[in-house]
Amino acid sequence: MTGSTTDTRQIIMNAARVMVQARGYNALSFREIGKEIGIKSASIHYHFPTKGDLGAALAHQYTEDALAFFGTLKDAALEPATCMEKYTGIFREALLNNNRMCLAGIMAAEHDDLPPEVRVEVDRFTDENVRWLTEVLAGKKTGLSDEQLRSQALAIFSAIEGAQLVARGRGDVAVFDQTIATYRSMSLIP
Amino acid sequence: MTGSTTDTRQIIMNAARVMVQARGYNALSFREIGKEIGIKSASIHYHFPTKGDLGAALAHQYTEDALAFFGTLKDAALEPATCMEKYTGIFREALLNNNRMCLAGIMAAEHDDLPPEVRVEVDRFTDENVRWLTEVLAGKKTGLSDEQLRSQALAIFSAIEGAQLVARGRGDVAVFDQTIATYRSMSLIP
DNA sequence: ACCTGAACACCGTTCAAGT
DNA sequence: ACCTGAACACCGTTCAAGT
Repeated sequence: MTGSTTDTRQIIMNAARVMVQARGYNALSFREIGKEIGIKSASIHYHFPTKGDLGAALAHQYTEDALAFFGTLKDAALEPATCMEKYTGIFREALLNNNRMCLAGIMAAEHDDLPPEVRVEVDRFTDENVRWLTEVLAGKKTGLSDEQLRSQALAIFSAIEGAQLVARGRGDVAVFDQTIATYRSMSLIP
Repeated sequence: MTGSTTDTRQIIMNAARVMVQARGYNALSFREIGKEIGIKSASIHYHFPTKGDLGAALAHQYTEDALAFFGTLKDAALEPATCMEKYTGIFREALLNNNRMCLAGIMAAEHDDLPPEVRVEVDRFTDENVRWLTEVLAGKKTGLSDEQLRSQALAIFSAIEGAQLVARGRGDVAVFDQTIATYRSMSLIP
């Protein structure tokens, strides 16, 4: 058990996640969170001693959520193309929801400025995504080697992150849709 | 004339560009620049009234440099595949050079936190890159419509930015090379 | 023309003190 | 167990003052 979904710790994390997805880890402010949820910034340090602890908890929970989503797709036993449509759909949703970015994507951009404990969680998100994409690709029975499948999975993940990053700059989901469609027409994405 | 390459204004910009490419716009600090180049932070405001002015000047010069590079490639009248190799080479160089990122890519991630004058310059970088990539693709005489060429150019730019973002997270240029090779094998990049 | 010190309201962090 | 006020060294910005 990790506690009720409305305990202070989770309320802090919810406010913080929104801030990071909109403006990045560096723009995350304890004082701003405090003002938003009606608590003093010093109190947040009781739940998360440092900003790095909060960032790491955020990235960790984000990956856990992704893994849970991957699990539901696995259980549904969908074909690769349908799986990929649902996958790109999550990145699309983030853009629709106030032009937000993937938490790991925006943090990867700030990589060199991240405390080690945050960096480790961001890397885990990439690993788990690539691992899952590799499994989906393996379901296509193309006779490609594991190494080739992993390369393609990494390329797919990179391409989607890039599409989100650029589309976000334009503030236009249509740009994202157009780019994903192009990836698909080139068979980069099944 | 934009003045000598070693005047104070340019020295500030050089130090600032390195900081942004390594740690993002938010991590850019007037006081840190001051310490590095031996000047008081208040003095920097004489050259760049606000942080937004500095960021916009940085992005503007970055785009101008890119345009100059595009010009030399055009003059060399290379075939598309060779052009693209030189193009991806720039992004590769940034990673080799202290794991840095494309200035526009890292700033795009912080998009919502950027002053309007900076945002405008970051968008211009994307526009000019897509415009140039469209021209290169047009040189292939594939009979695709202008609209289709532009879509592919946007997809190429997005995919390369994403490859750089993810490879940077791993701190491994080999990851970038592998992903670009995959893009090429799928004919996303000529 | 270019630089500076001092002040302002911000920031994360610490810590003794409250309940 | 959880929260707070006050202090610390940071930040961008402003401005009167120096050369």
